[in-house]
Amino acid sequence: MRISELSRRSGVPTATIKYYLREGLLPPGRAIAATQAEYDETHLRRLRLVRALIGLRGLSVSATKEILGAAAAHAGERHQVLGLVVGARPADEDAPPPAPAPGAAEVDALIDGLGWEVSAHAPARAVLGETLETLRSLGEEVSADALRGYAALAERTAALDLDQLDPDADPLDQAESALLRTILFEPALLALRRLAQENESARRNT
Amino acid sequence: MRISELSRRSGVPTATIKYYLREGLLPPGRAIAATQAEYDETHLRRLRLVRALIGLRGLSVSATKEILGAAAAHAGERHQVLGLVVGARPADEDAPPPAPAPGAAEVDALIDGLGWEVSAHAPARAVLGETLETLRSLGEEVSADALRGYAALAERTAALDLDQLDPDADPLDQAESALLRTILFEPALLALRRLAQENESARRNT
DNA sequence: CCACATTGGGTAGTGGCACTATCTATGTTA
DNA sequence: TAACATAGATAGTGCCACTACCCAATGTGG
Repeated sequence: MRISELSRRSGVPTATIKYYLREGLLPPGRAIAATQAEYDETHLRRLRLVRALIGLRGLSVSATKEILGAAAAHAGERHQVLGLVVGARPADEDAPPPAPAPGAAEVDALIDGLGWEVSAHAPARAVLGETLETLRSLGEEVSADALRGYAALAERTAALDLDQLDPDADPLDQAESALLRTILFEPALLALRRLAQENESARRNT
Repeated sequence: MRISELSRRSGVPTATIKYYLREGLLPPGRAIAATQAEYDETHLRRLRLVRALIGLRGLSVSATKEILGAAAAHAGERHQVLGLVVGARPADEDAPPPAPAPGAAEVDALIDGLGWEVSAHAPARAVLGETLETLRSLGEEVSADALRGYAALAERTAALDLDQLDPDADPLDQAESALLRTILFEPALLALRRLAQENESARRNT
């Protein structure tokens, strides 16, 4: 199909599709001639995926590009992919000094205590540490106990996530599926929590 | 204290503080004279809070304003506050036609099935519906079973959230605390999930 | 009491981002 | 062959979160 059909079927203006092509979010079509290129269903799917990540999940164009790149590059090592997607850094094997991240000690203690096996440079560690520090600075201490409670629930959430992957799919599809279900599902998880909070609050206050 | 001290203690440039004042994110200081105003600790705290919502959680200035406004307005009805903070709409009592939201039926069925008591116009409903629809359109079906699983975990997360509120605090403080722990803690919850996924994935793929 | 830095308040400018519009030299199609 | 579509490139737009500057009015050290 040509670009206009891609646009019509996806609802994305051709100017925007060209922009995504320039930014490398979408692989170029098969060039037929100097002013003609052919796109297929994979382009359409990719375009819908990009739109979902940007529009629904609210990622920036550059973050979207990094994530899609990471998914393709690490298709063989699925559990690596999942760790990458927050900060989406290739995790420079030889990182600079561990960087004196705030709250890192607390996070390390939690992860150690749980016996979790996660890479030392997972961006999620820093996110967690910063959040806890910030909450503390605002007078909202999250106790180690509560934190362990949240971690236990996260563990079960993760198990549910992985249960839904098709073990027979090929590694690349599986990586993309994991990525979608991890990142795109995040707003849904937060929404469920909000709904559950409202319900629980109503229940407790009769 | 004057604006320069507020700036020094918070690390936020005075120009930015003035901008927040203009935008209504920060209440004006007590006017001493035509060119002098006095700020206190509550301003400092509010400023730190605003920075956390914008910088850490990634909210826009306008969303931050709406949320802080909602918290103050509904201090008396805590469980209402929690429902508002996603879309942060005052939920026009008489909304327009329910709006034919995509995936609404599925969400309604889920909530009914769980026996949850949540308002019909909670923005989280729409978020959940759209996410499920989008995932489906990308070939990633989330089964009703899996959804119930996630909901059950969200229920326990919400219980943990509410357990941490101080029932002796005054309603306004309690509302702000709930808001902080709901919104600011979101990145931490997602980070925990990422970490748990990495761990679980490593565990399963020995 | 006065030179001078500071302040509140306002307006205008900046840089980044995600598009969007336009142009040109080709191609395709009726 | 004339109307229309396309690739590729460049420039422009609108929004947002600041940021810089200006002014008149203070406050303040000498």
